[in-house]
Amino acid sequence: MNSDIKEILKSKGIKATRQRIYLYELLKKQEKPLTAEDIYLLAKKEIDYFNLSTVYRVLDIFVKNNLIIKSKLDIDEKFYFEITRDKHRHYLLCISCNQIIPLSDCPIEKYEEQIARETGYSIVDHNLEIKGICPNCQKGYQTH
Amino acid sequence: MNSDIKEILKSKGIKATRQRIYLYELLKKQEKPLTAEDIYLLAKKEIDYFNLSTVYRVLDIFVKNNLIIKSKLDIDEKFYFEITRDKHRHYLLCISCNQIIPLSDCPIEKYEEQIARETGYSIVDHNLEIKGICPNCQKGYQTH
DNA sequence: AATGCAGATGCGAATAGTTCGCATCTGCAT
DNA sequence: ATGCAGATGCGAACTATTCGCATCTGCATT
Repeated sequence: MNSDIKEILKSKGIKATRQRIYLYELLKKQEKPLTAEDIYLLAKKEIDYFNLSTVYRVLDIFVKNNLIIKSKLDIDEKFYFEITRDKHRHYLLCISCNQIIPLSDCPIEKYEEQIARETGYSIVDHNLEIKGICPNCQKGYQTH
Repeated sequence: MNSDIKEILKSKGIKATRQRIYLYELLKKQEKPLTAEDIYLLAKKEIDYFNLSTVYRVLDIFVKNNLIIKSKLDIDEKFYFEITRDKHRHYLLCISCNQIIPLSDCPIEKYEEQIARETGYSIVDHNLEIKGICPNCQKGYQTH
């Protein structure tokens, strides 16, 4: 499977270095988006040759080659990265503890068609986040 | 109307300084969200005593008092600010020229109820952006 | 297997947006 | 008109991200 990743990288014309292979595997495992720093710290924990600039550069290349998606979440001012999936995902964010949970479907495909018709835009993408307070933090709010 | 704004500020316990009154009026006029720097430059054009730190501080206070909304748009890494309206708004963004146009309705209120039921979250807010290429930029893409 | 080199990495410094510290100034209650 | 809590101006600090440059490495070629 390590060689699968090598093949994926090579097929995109990306040189398969240790760092890139490791980062691609790491991102593939995640269930939610991570920041560059999260990724750096995870990588560093196992392998000590990682450098933060390199993480940023590798992420940038992966984004340009559609291997991963870069986005912002309304909880802070950082960029988040996640592997590109067949079906895109949206997230539910807890504004109290910053928990991030993936939602199972996307309710706005029809809406996009309507907007395209009304505005003449050619729709490329969209971004949806739902913010709330998770059951656990709701308890916290009540008891203090 | 200037005094209306003074009253609004005072009713929230916010001291009605020149800068705050001016910024609140300025934000009230806008049809789309602006960055702190946009706001600073607009203000500076008319009045020369404005300071960027003050703009940030005033915006912060307005946000804390629900007079304005702070958000990020998927076109760059800056924060955007807009006046709080009775009915919230979403935007259609052109990924080529960064045009921002307001959309007239919100398609996901029902979806929120469903998510609340499924996850136990108490939903507080949401964030939706549609990204595309405006009719004008579509032409540009064809001809070059 | 050894070699050469384009491109990748590591490191520190630079940058951009935003926030903070502190001295000075100002709204507004008295 | 006066005093003072809180607001502003200014520059410095901070954080996430990017850049410049010297060194290193994947990999095509021999």
